[in-house]
Amino acid sequence: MAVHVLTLMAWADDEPLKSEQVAESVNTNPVVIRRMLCELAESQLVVSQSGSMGGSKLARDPERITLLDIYQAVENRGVFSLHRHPPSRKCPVGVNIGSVLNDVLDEVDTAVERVLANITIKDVVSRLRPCVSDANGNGKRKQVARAQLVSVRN
Amino acid sequence: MAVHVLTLMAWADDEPLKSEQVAESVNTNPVVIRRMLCELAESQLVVSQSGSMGGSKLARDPERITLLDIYQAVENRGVFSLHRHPPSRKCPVGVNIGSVLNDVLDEVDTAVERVLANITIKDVVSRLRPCVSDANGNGKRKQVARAQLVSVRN
DNA sequence: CTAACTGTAACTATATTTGTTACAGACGAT
DNA sequence: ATCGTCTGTAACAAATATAGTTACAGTTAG
Repeated sequence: MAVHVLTLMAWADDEPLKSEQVAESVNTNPVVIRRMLCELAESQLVVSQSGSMGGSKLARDPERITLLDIYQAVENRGVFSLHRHPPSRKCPVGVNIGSVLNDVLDEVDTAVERVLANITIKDVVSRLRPCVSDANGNGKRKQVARAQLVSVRN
Repeated sequence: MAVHVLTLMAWADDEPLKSEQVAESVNTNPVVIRRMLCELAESQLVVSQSGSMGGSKLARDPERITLLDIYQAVENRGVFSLHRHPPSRKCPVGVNIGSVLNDVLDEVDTAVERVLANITIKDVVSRLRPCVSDANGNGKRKQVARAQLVSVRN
């Protein structure tokens, strides 16, 4: 969702967008968007203005905002996590598995971050453009495996 | 948890473990373990036996079981996912952001899988051993950033 | 046959995320 | 100045996903 939001702003060039406009594209509630915008603003990815004629826009050029920036702004946990309750302290494996797994988790997080750091909002916009210029919206882009559930909404 | 479970079995060498023993080390309910063992058995990572003197053990050598095998056995979704509800079809960004993001998600998943594919249960066991031989359990391993919440349990 | 296991269904509990309503405060326009 | 239109944020409800629990049928060694 956050990537979607920042992509909209890059698309809008430098015109501030209202949370309601963004919410309509994302298909959710404006407050959800505003909450997210607050986090993005704290990380200096967007700037928002209150009042009439207000709205939010990117704080800097789309090519200077990476998906890693966004990820770190809105996500505060790594991709995996440990046991809900810590394992038994009586078991030799249980006591120490945590620190071993944390090392693994760090490796995974680093790999994810390396990927995200190499994709900017500008990249997303340009990957988007071919689809958009495709008149009937039924282009040659490969069918994705990760099926998106069709809801009754929209 | 799944890695913990398979590590216990590698540790136990070839002796079958009961779900209750495993549950004690993991600090959870035996049924949670049995549920997970079913998934691991479907992926042929463990073999279980019913009846008295039953239990579960690894289906093959620890060095032939990677964390990717385990991940695929128990986790059926990638590390990130798209919007809960699909975006607006009226918005040029909303219509097409999904396929662009799916490409990104595939890149991320691939990176994660590459990391997991290179770590075996045998590796985990050997990374574990230095900690275990450390008498008072307070060794030189670096303090992990990812704090594990201390619960009242155990 | 019995005791000790697994497999599994059905349910409850807990945690996290998302959506909603409500409202105070900021700000431009008039 | 004050009015209409925004954001920021609190408080809460709904939805989702995961974990934990109870119960029991089916399997197997002795």
